[in-house]
Amino acid sequence: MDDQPRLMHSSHGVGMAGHPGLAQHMQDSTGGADGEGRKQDIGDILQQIMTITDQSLDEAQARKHALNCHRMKPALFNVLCEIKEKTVLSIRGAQEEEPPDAQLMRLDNMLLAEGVSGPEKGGGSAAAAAAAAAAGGGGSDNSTEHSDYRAKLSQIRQIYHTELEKYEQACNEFTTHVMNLLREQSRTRPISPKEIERMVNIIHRKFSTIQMQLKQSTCEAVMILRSRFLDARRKRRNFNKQATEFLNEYFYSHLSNPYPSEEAKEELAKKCSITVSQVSNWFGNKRIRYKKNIGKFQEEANMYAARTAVSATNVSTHGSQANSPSTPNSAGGYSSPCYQSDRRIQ
DNA sequence: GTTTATGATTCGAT
DNA sequence: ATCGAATCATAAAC
Repeated sequence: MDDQPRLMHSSHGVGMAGHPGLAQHMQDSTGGADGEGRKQDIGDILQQIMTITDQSLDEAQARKHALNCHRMKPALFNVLCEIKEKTVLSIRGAQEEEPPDAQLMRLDNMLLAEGVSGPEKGGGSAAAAAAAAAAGGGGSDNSTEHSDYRAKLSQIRQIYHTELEKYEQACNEFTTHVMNLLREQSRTRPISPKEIERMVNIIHRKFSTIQMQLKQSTCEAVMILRSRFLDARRKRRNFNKQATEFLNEYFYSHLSNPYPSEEAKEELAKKCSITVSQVSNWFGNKRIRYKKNIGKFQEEANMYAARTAVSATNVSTHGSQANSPSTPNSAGGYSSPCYQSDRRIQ
């Protein structure tokens, strides 16, 4: 049980480690019975502590300078840095070098694809180009919608770039400020260049999360704009009369098998100034609607059958078969193209 | 304003 | 991937 006093003593020693002088005083004075002298010592020490705050800035600066010029300073600094490196920072070091954020990459890719973050006006937006292609040559009317889209996109683009620049500038300013501060402090505190670099990284990461928010909201804005534009594209425009005639011509002259091949679709698309998928849509709609109500299309069918017959006759008089359909439904006849259930459309 | 026509989209089947 | 079918959404006709 004689361990107890020693333990207590040692614990006191630790507790006073920061003020060895004070501990010394207290220990010394426990031996003597002079309470007055002890009071006096404590008073002195308190006085000293209080006067520290009264030191002028110049005095502190001078002390700092003196400390800096001390011959042991570099060695001491290195040792402190090493200790610091080995303790706190090594723990944090393990979490660094995280892989590039997947979401950030996606946002970047999208912004690039939409022409928001890419080169200025150059090739224009890929989306706009695609949309223009999809809208087809059928309508010269959609040019206003298109320019509207482009105007809105460039507006978004402008806001994005100004904001991005602002953040970048703020980031740089802040980084410089912190670096200067740390460099200054590294004269009196163990701050290694590596640590400053680390701090800069942390700042950059913080700012990049802000930038990511900007990118996120920009992406949202583009998506909204795009969905609106897509909706606008959904606004149906009838094909022009000639295009419809070309399509009907093919349909009724291939009534037994109204399924144009890919090549035929391409040719029709070219002739009608529409896309291949529009041709496919048209045939899909036509087949189902014809099938649903053959009676309604009878007149139309007769008309195109007659026309085909006439053109076939014309062609035959010229001794050429170039324009002849591969599977003429009513070759040479005026008979109404009766639809039969054993044909492809059922 | 209602109805019809028509191009586009979606969904399940093949 | 392409088709039929149902459906949507809008243009055009009434």
